[in-house]
Amino acid sequence: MNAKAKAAPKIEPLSTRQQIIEYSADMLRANGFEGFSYLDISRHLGITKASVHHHFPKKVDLGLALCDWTQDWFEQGISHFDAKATSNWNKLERYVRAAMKHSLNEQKLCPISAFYSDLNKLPDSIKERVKALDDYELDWVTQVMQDGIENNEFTANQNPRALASLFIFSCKGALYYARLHGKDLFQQTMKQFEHLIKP
Amino acid sequence: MNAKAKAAPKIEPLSTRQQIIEYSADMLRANGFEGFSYLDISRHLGITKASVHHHFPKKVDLGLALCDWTQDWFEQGISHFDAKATSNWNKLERYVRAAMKHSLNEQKLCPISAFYSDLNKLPDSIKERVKALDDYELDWVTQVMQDGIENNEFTANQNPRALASLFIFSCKGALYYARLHGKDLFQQTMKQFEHLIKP
DNA sequence: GTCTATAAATGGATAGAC
DNA sequence: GTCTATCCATTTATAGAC
Repeated sequence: MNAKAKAAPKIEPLSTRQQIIEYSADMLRANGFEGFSYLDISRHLGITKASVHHHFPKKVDLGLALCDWTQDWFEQGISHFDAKATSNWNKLERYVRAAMKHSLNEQKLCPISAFYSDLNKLPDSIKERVKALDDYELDWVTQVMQDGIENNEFTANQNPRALASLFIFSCKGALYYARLHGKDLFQQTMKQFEHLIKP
Repeated sequence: MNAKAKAAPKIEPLSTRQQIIEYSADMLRANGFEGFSYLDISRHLGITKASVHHHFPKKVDLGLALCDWTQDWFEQGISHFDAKATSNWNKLERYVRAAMKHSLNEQKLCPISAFYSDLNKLPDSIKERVKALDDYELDWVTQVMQDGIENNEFTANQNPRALASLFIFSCKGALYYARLHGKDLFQQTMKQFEHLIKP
């Protein structure tokens, strides 16, 4: 019995547009936005570059679609954590577990961090979206920290927002390092964070 | 009276080779290793691409020179912190202040993090050097944490290495974010870290 | 929606003259 | 050490046929 089998989903083949987005998201998380090209995409899908341009005339169009994709991905994750978690700490645990599953094991970054690889070369329209995605994430973690402090789950007298940024930076930094130094550092760092904020 | 005026240094003009390295280091810290080209360098120095290739035949040669440059930069910083610091916490403070001066104010990354922007595209010879640079930094911070714990400067029962990675990730993550979100987040995050590890 | 063809710029690299 | 000239692959992008 699989919990995901609820709605007996029809498996429809992905549209070309969707396939482009999925593959681009993979490449983005591995190499950054400047780290893959229309040629890469065309080869992967077995179509020509011109066909890729039909779906996304300029690369910035593809970039903005990737921002939308990232936002969906995030919102889904977060609403799932909120619905299922048994405590505020458990929300963070689920966040960390998702990072491990989707990024650590695949040696990739989270899609937001991935945009940071080429930050200075991104068009302003994408930079703005990245900033908004950051804020969305930071707001959510801040709320978890604040609730956790009020609940006495976490040690008192902390700044929830600074605690949230500390948590996010540690988590993402550890994903960066894991690509060269392996997974252990990620897990030890997260464990250390837990040890520091739990009374 | 300037403390740096000790040896009355002759100001010799930098060799072309050295100018290439300095400019490349700047570009590396702004855009990553794939984010600048021999054309950029040649334009900046007013010479041709071919001349740049004379000094560094392949880009990997330039990359390895940048690793050497980074190592010197690091060793100098760290030996300075060790010599001048008045406590283990003060060593970390000096490290953070150096990060602010050299990176935060210039909207750039530290040179090690900068290599991470293109990590998957780097030649193996450079990846190895980056890993060694990471380890050098992590070892130093770990030692500071361990000494600080033994001195009761920091709270007891912590894992010095995990504490060190938490500190480094927070610091570098905050530099990443500062490029989009401004300096405040950096300073609040560092302050929060201090609050967490001091008894 | 997909293709062929093509454009103009860039990126890394080399040969050989001065 | 620097230059001119050149090479070839890649990158983003467009025009127009099917």
